Amino acid sequence: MPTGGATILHADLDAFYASVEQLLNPALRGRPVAVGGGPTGGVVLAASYEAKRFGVSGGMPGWRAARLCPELLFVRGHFAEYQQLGDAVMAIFGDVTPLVERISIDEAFLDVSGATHLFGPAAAIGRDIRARVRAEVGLPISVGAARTKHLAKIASQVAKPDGLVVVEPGTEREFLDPLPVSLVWGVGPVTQARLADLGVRTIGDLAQTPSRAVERLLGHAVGSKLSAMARDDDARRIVTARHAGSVGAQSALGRRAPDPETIRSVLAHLAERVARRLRDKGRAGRTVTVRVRFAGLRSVTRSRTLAQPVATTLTLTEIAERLTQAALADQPSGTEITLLAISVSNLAEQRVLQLELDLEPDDPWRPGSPTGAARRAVDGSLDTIRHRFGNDAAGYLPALMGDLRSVPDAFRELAEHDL
DNA sequence: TCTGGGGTCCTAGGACCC
DNA sequence: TCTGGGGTCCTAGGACCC
Repeated sequence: MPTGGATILHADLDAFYASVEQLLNPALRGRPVAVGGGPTGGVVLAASYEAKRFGVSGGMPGWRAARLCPELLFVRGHFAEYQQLGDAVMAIFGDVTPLVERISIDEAFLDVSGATHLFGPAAAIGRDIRARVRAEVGLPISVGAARTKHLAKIASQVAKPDGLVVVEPGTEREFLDPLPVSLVWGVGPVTQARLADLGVRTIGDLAQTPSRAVERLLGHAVGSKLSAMARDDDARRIVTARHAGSVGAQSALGRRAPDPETIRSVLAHLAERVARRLRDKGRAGRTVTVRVRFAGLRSVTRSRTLAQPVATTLTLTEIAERLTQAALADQPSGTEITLLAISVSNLAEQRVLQLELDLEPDDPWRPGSPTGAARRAVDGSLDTIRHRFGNDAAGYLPALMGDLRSVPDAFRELAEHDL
């Protein structure tokens, strides 16, 4: 268990994408701004605080946001700038302590227990970080400080916007108890509703409910974790580097009939993205999962675990096609699809020339011709061209997918970036 | 007129092995 | 002779987070 003072910080940039837009364009400052989407479609990726006051939030369809806030200004994202400014903020954290756990482009945990003798207590460090980010990067950031990661994260949420909240050891209960359970990490709308059925609305309510009752309601893992968190009995350490456990890509399609040509071309595009990223990481995976979403947001997954890991574009495409056919086979004819996704998990380190040596000859999932060696050679050539001339320079399906790119590719690249 | 794209973790049932 | 129990892996689905 952590001991001593409040030595864990959670620092979280406020309305990050929207704040960057306001930084880049002074005309947007003080006004309701939505990044992404539009009055006629698409989704809002981020909303400024001025827009949030109207109920606009990230993930919301553009037409709904426009209805909630008629003066809302929709802007296109500046994705390269988001990455660059996020990195600049992380560099400031790195000046304080090497123990930084970046958990997304715009937030991180810091363990400052070794820094307090240099920079003073957590409250002073939090103030300094906020001042430096404001002065050197130009962005508002909120900071929470506490004994544990989870509590620090709740504190930063309470601090928003543009604030600092320090939970001194010994004051945890009075801080936590009145807060809504939805602030607990892992409590989303479904869990919140289930807890409300038990009469649990605040973290204090949750802490006083027997673990057994919570576990019966939510399952063992979620229940016991939640109970522990509510009692502030949480000892997760800072993790400075982490390997991704899966690599995936998806594409929303609107509503369309699942005809073979559409499926083939979308899957080929997705497989190429996934396989390329796996190869760039020097990894490959044995489990391939396909997700098909239907009108009405219902979705189905089909997966297959292979004897050997794959990272080859054509092989992944073929396996994904079979899985998609399997998923569609169970659906009534005439069912329309709205999204296709491919994910590869069960990842292992792979040296380039060792991939896919041999699948079982009688394995029905064994890819057809050309051989694995030929496929790897093609992928290797394309990778070389891409690395030299950029991602759009080469591929199996040049320029075919233009109409399906509803989301800017820059946003995809941001989302897939290794933090 | 139902909403993007990237992930993580958990559960439950079944197969299979010892 | 068809009964026990535990462990591991696989598959499908779901909740959640940024």
